[in-house]
Amino acid sequence: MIAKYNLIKTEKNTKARLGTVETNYGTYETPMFMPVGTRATVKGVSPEELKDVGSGIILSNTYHLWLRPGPDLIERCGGLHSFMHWDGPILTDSGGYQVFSLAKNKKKDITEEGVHFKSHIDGQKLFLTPEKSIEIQNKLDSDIAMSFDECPPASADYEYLKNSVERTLRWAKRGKKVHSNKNQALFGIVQGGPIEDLRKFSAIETVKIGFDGYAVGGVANDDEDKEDMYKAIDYSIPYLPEDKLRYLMGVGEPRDILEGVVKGIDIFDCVIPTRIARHGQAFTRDGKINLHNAKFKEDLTPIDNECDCYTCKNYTKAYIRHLVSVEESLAGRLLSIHNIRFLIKLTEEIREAIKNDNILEYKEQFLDRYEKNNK
RNA sequence: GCGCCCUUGGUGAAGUGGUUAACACGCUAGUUUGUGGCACUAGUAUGCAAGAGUUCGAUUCUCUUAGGACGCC
Repeated sequence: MIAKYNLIKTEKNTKARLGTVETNYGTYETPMFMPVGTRATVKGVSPEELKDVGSGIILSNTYHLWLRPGPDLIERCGGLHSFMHWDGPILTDSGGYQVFSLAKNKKKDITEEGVHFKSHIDGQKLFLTPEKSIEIQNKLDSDIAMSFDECPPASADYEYLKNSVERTLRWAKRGKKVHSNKNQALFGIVQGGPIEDLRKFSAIETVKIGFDGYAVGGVANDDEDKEDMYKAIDYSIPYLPEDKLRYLMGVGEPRDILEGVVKGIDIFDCVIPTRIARHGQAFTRDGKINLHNAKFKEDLTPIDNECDCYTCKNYTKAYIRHLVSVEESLAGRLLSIHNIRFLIKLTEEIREAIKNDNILEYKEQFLDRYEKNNK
């Protein structure tokens, strides 16, 4: 079967939605945060630990797995779930974003047929097309595959964005045509930058093609203004069907997740919890903290008193700061566990607030405290 | 005892008679949004062993003292 969305309710005062996703690997509630496991692993965190923090769907990456170890090997190993020992659902990104981010400031050649660019590993010439991306994702056997899209920079002008939106639509059609995995859903991606008519056009035309779910893409790129991101969501959502999952790609930070939920987004993914963990930082109810800071040298309290994760139940800031200082890999692992738990707990509370029709109060209360110390 | 060389920040060190003493590490702080696997950005010596002298001006030249390396008796 294909991953299926069920809308349970829409919050009374906003567009926030409570729902479930049924997959071959279990049924999960939305809104949901998906940890990122680019190379068939959420960096530093084992599948058992992911389960413990309440992870549902995780994200992995077509581009990276294409290069290493290769889709054929993963297929021979029984597909991505079996290969990485993760028995929950998996969404694979199409590689469209990597073309944008890896080849940033480098030579890349976007043609109608596909994208020519160079491997970040050995520099060999690569050619990725919509068909190739879908074929790889079919072999990986993820539960949700993403269409191969073009992800333009935030600074792109109207003409560029318009052409890009149209090309992404043609690529979406080509991808859908070759998609052949009967257990895999295929999602379309809405583009169009912060421009209302482009977002509207992109959303309507993508829905016309007909996908199992829809993503709002091209946000949270580089120096994109937060307001532009919120506009992009607002301009896209009204044209997406109620009965399909809505995915905001690459987001994010607690504030952006809350904003997204209120605007009608169901699922999110972001590298932030694991990346900042590897760089020594942690989410807390009172904002982000940097465990590098000398002030934690003798702090015997947990990262977050109110957190129920393994890290907070067993370790002090003093100890984690020490691990961060001496660059022990356990630091990244403990912080990743905590940071992922933090965002997942946030979505748990968001669901509760939607049930109680008080998401706006919850959001305000959360952000008041979270942002009190910064800005 | 004699000869010769050396002494620059928390560390390893570069360097010059004259604007802000290079660089690296460390330390301090910040950044990170569909992850190029541990990154990036910024700050960090009012002082060049101590004292005296030469000079318009010395960390850079001279002398004395202290500490250290090496060689010889």
